[in-house]
Amino acid sequence: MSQKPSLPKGMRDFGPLQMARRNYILDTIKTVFQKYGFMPIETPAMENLTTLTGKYGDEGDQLLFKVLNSGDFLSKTTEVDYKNGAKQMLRKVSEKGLKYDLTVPFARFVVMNQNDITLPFKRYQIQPVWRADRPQKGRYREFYQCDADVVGTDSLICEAEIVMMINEVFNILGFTDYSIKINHRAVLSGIAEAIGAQGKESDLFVAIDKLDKIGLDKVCDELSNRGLSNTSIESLKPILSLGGTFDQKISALKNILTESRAGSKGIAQLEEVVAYLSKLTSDKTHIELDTTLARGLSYYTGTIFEVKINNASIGSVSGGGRYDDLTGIFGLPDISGVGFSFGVDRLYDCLEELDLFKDEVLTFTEVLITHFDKPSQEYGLGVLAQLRNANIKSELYPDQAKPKKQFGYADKKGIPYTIAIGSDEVNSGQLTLKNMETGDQEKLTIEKIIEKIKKGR
RNA sequence: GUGGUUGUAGCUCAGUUGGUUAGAGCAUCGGUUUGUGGUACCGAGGGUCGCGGGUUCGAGUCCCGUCUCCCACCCCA
Repeated sequence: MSQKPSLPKGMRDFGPLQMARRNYILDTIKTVFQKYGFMPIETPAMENLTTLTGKYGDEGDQLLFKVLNSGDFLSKTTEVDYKNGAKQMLRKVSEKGLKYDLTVPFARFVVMNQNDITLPFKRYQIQPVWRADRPQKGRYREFYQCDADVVGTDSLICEAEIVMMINEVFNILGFTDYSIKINHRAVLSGIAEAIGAQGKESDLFVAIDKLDKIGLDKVCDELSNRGLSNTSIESLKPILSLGGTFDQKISALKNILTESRAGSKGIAQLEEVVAYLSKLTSDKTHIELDTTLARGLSYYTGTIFEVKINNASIGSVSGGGRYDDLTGIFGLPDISGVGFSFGVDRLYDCLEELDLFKDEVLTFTEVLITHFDKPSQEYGLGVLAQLRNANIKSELYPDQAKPKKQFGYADKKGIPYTIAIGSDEVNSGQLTLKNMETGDQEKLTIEKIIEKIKKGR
């Protein structure tokens, strides 16, 4: 009665090689987060649906994985509920869901633990999240986010530090051609004001965000379809075509948005972020002002970030921004936060595409003990203990098997050394150490072997 | 959620206008080699041809449905 096993749509297994690589990415991110003073927290896989729904817009609610109530989930429903349709029925049969991102659960955490945390609170969080999206390139139904957020301060130094952390992580990972795009929600509002598109903000933002993908003409077509006037579109064109350096774009925008209070405030904040950045580093090559960047509109209110690897096919690998009232929906108003997230799965895909993984990440066991009979195997256990006491990753072949099999095991597993033990070795205490790469072998005491292996790594 | 595409051994893929028992390479296992792996040679195992239905004397091949993979849109890491 066996059946062919399979995985749910959009879910993946990770083998040892993939795990080694993923851990390498995760470890560099963790190290950097900690270096900047962030502390780890975790929240559960599931949250109450009331916590999750309504935070990401209608699109987001659709992508939530809902969890069926335990037991007889139909017991509290009636035929009337059934006739009222899915939305009505859902509330009766499901009260939990898998988390969709790390930010909303974090907001919930802050509110529930407000008496135990000191503000400003800097936390990082590395956990899987789930979205019932249709899988495609760089998009999975289960994926890891690595968030770092600061809540409880308005300081734009936090924004500058986010840019620093992104640069630091990317440097270690080996990315060189990437852009940290930055924009400000108030600049977007200012643009809407300046071109007379008030009331049409979200139509405007959603369309201009596609500029780099579909080009100016198509963006204008879409704007026109979404009901923006021709005069608005015409006055928008020069804004979308802004070029030059960060400073040049800023001064051009200042002229355009001079009438708009929001716009001026946004520009001033972006300037402040860059001023802080200048004090932290001399390297500002990757930061780029992008007035068309309009992501995460449902809750960002200040600065917006997005990071793209330019020479990889995947798009955005990191994003974030400031939200002035993160915890307001859970009853704790006026707490400002700013944060961002790395998408590990996408970083993985980019590193693979650009061939930036180093080969040596997959050496686990350093020594395998092989043996030729029962007494030598048992003698090997003592040797094994000594190796492990010396902190050498080691294992003993567990079965009594032909040498071919034992050495083949070491070979396939990429184990660099073997220690062969037979009656000669048991009698003399001189063990046969073999270098699996060169094939050289020599007889040494266990003390000498330990010394040699430690020296060689 | 909308549209397109794909599916044959663990992996990469052949498979003729529909015609006996569905093949290859790699991988796995065994042997040549009972104190030595990688290379070589010999051999073996492994398939409900994604799943369900239909057409046909006969379907891996044609038709319908469904699931999955991948891709685009929407949106997003």
